[in-house]
Amino acid sequence: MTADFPSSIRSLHLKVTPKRLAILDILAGEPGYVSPEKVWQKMKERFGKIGLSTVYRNLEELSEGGIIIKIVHPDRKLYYYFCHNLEGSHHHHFVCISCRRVLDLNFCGLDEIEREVKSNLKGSVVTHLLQVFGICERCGI
Amino acid sequence: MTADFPSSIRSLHLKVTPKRLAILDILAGEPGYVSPEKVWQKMKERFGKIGLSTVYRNLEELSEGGIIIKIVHPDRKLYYYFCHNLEGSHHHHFVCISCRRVLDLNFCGLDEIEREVKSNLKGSVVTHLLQVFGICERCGI
DNA sequence: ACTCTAATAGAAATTATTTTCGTTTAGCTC
DNA sequence: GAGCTAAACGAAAATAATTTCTATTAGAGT
Repeated sequence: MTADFPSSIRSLHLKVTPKRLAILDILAGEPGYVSPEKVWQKMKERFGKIGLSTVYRNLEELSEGGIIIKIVHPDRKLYYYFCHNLEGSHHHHFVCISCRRVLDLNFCGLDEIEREVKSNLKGSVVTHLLQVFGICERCGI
Repeated sequence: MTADFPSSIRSLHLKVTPKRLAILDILAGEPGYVSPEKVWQKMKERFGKIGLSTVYRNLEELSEGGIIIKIVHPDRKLYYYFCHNLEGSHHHHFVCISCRRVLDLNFCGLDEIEREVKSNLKGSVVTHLLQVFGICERCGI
């Protein structure tokens, strides 16, 4: 169950490029969520020069495909996170706004919300956004 | 229970300015969520000239205070919505991405998530973001 | 290994939002 | 209702993210 980046990338019908591999490698090596800006810095260390839009585009594509997690911080900036137990089922995350660690949540109330949308509103859910921000055990008082 | 904008604004310890009143009036007159840009257009109709930053600032302040709802669309753009039954308890919204209507959801899984964060992770929740996007009954097939 | 083509990368422009800072104003006090 | 002061406003600059369009490259087929 060690991560096989090329296969992951291919499973999204994306080409396996050195930059995609590097982005995954960088994210997987980080303990918490990272800003696109920081990913860009690290990519520049590896490639000397790389377009910022490439970083943004790839982060977006990879998170779209579910290989990495996209976090919309309360400050509205974007962050990305490589979730190591992603093989598991749908789950959400608790994000520590102090140390940037990301912890898994088992509970997902969305099942019930989806049911309510169907029965009460007669609508259908296309997508949802659930993020919980707080202070983790280590950072707490 | 008809909306009393001046009181609402004062309850947030904000000054009751013509622009704030107008922003609330505009939002309350819309059936769905509106973009800051559109609010700005309507404000310009009323005031002739008004700074875009004033619109953004006020929308943010009012949503911060809970008088209006801030919606972060999946496209990451911001929208705002005046929820007419805001006196009620904490609740979330189903947002139709087709017609922009906003419908109330009764269920809030956050209680349980908060419990899980406390017991399993020993952390505390500071804020959360839950938004459900989909297609409402009218817009559905 | 070589060719081909659709997918990807990068530069630059654009859009959306936020911040800064000097000017104006709401609303309290007299 | 005149004066005062903290809050609000507006213009312009800064920041974050996205789009566009041309150049480059991964990887399938040979």
